[in-house]
Amino acid sequence: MSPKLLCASIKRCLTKEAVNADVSSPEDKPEEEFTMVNISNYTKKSTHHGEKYKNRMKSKTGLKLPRKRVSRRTKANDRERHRMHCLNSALDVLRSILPALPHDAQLTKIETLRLAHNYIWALTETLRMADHFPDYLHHHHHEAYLPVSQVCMEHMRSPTSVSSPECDSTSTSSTWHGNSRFSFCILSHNHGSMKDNVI
DNA sequence: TAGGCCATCTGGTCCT
DNA sequence: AGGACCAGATGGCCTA
Repeated sequence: MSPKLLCASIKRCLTKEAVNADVSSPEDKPEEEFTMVNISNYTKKSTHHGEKYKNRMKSKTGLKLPRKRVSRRTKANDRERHRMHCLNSALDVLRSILPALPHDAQLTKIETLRLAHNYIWALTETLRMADHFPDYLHHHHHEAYLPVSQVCMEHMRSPTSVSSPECDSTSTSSTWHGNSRFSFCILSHNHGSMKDNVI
């Protein structure tokens, strides 16, 4: 998945058409009509969270609510649900273009954002190093200790084949910190300031 | 069983 | 007025 596609996906999510695409529009009834809420369309998405919200409004208030208000709230809930699904889709796209963590479950949302931040920073460093030392990569290609730029180059070449968290830190300049779920690639070789940029 | 993560609902606020 | 966005609350699932 290319960054272009990521942008397109986000843009799509930002359009009104997308937001309203699958929003149901229950008929508005006159204000004076009241109803006990049966929020059945809360469950229209097939998630494991479905059933529990079925009668939430009813049980919370125990009162009859104006049907028009219920309709507005229901539509707002649909939009909000759709908005969050959009957000999650964008996160999935983001996950797909980040280096995969080996033998690990899907990144959580916060992990995804942090890794993306670090990854972008590392790639930026790569470009900066390439600009400043154009010959360096060529001459030092086979050294055991690789500069951050080269590690990033490796990542760029094969985004899905990253060193394991338990990887020998002497073989590359990548350091994996903490347990596997928090094994963000902290590229720190020769760059003390680098950690300042890691969330 | 506690804590982390998540999806969903909800009401408030801002914007068009 | 209605939609988008946000943050708080709630409750289910999963794992250590």
